[in-house]
Amino acid sequence: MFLALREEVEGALESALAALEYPTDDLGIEEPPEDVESVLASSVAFRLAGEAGAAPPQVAGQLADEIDADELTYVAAVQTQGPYLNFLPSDAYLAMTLETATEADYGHLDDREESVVVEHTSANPTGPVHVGRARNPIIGDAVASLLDAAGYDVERHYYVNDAGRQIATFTWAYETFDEEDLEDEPERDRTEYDLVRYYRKGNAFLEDGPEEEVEDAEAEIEAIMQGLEEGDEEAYDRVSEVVDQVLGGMTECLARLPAEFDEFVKETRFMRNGDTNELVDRLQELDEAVYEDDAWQLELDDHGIDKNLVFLRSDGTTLYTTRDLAHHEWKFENYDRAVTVLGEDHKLQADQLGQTLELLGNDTDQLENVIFSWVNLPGGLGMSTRKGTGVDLDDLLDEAIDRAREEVEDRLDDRIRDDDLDEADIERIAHQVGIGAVRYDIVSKQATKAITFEWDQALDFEAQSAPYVQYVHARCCGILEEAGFDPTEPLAAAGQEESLDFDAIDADRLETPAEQDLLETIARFPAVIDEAASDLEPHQIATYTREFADRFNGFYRECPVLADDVDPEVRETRLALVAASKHTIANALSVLGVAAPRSM
RNA sequence: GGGCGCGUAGCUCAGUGGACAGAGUUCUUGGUUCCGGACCAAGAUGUCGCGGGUUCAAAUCCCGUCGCGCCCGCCA
Repeated sequence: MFLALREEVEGALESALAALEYPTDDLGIEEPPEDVESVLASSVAFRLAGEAGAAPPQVAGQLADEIDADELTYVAAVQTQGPYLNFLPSDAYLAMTLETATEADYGHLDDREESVVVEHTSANPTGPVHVGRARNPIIGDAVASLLDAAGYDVERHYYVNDAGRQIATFTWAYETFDEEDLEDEPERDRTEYDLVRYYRKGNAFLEDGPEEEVEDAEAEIEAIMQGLEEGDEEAYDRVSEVVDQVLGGMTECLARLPAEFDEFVKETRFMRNGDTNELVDRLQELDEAVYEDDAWQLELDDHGIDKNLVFLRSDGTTLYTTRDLAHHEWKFENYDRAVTVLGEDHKLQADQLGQTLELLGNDTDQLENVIFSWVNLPGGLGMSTRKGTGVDLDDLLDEAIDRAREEVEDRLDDRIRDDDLDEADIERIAHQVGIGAVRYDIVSKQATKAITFEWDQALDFEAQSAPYVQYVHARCCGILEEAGFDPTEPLAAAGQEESLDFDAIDADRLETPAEQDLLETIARFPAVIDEAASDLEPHQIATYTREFADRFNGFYRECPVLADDVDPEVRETRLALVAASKHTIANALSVLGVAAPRSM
């Protein structure tokens, strides 16, 4: 509803400016500070002062007089406060917000009939997912959900590097060493923990092993890569045996978040179908192509990138980026937009990729990157699969769930609500809260900011954390349940024993500032989705959930819903407000990938 | 050395041209006859890294500078 209000205000302001013969190119629309009564404001009078030969407050006055609020649906009045124009919401605005927000999919914008492929994580299938990588699936999944909520047709892809040197090395190591050659037991009973030991062993051997044997090993690795390049089925099968097993384990880990994918796209696919070879031919035709040091390269200096992009090694094999070019052209053929979530260490590669795609004649406007900074351990330590340093995501999630379970059990005795949580409830809540806290901690921060990972901070259940927001959802559910609804079903669903009496619901009855603030905050939700989606910044949703929770708690404190002395029509209207709140917060949490518990 | 990103309260972070720069955390105090106390209320801390500039208006834009991170491989 906020979007409709904004449109109406823009229209009204534009005609007022035109009527007074002022320029209409910049309306100066902004959201007012919290203590101002209006829901939308304009600072346009500042810019007009010179031209009008009058002080900004007077210009604002002229404009306010020119706009007839009676002709507007969502605006009750236009007031000035110094140089600012303030637009106050009408009862109709609040009433319509209340009505639309009681729909279960509130906040989901209209279908844009535009497809987007969101590629995220795409971690090399070499071993367990560690916390350094966890930012990718968490942000990526949220970006995908956000675009979905914003009305795009979204597919989530994991691009599998199954053709690089690392994988050839892994394959060689897996085939060469035996269980008894390995020094350590697997850290966990799952394939990637088992197999990563071969990878680490292989890398250590290549570094410190006897010179002759290392040479033999490197020849074997080279042979695997050549085989893949030639589309040799045997090489593919050998590599797949490692890749599929490790990837299977990693997928199980990611599913715990949960981060799930519509498709795992293997890069060998673009070698086997000939796309990569064809692409190499086209690259060689470019003016920027040079053959230097026995390798084919692209000189991108004239395009602002001073590092050459090597696309064909001297041994005739392709590189990651070469295959990724074919991959992206495939994306462009099949989707309207392509969004890639990647770490800042891939920035240069991404720039080269984009520039080269442009040279190949693609429209790169449809390609966008979400780049996030690395997660470090305290003390500046990095995380590495090859070296085996870092915190495994599985361990983080286990720890989070354990701490959440302790928390639930500690709180069991002094619960006010008498709803007898059983073992299954405790386990459910421990998972929802524990994993939710981890995700929220990561998704609520701007992707470009570096993070130092600290247990206590990530797993703080109070403060600006997932549980704080989840608690609001549980409170909503508690009230609705008390009133006879099944909070797990949409409020309008046929299965509900009770139903909201829409005749008795009237936004006019929401008289207190707390109720109106809450409703105005609910009204902004679709606009927040719209804005966050166009910026590809899911943390804006997290910021909104916190603000929303504050407003709801204010309402909860001031306005009883089910108390005996509440007028029945007020009760019904407040109940609708709670229902709207429940859908708003549930849908916001869903975008973030954080569970919305019905009790906790 | 070059490119990119970041620098806001003791700490973790919002805010990226407009209304007095905001939350949480921490500390103290108070709050449940009443829908859920993982909650709420009250109390305060800032050279927005630093220096210039543009503007009626700068944490926000521009230039310079310092600090931190990432990248600068025929790895991914």
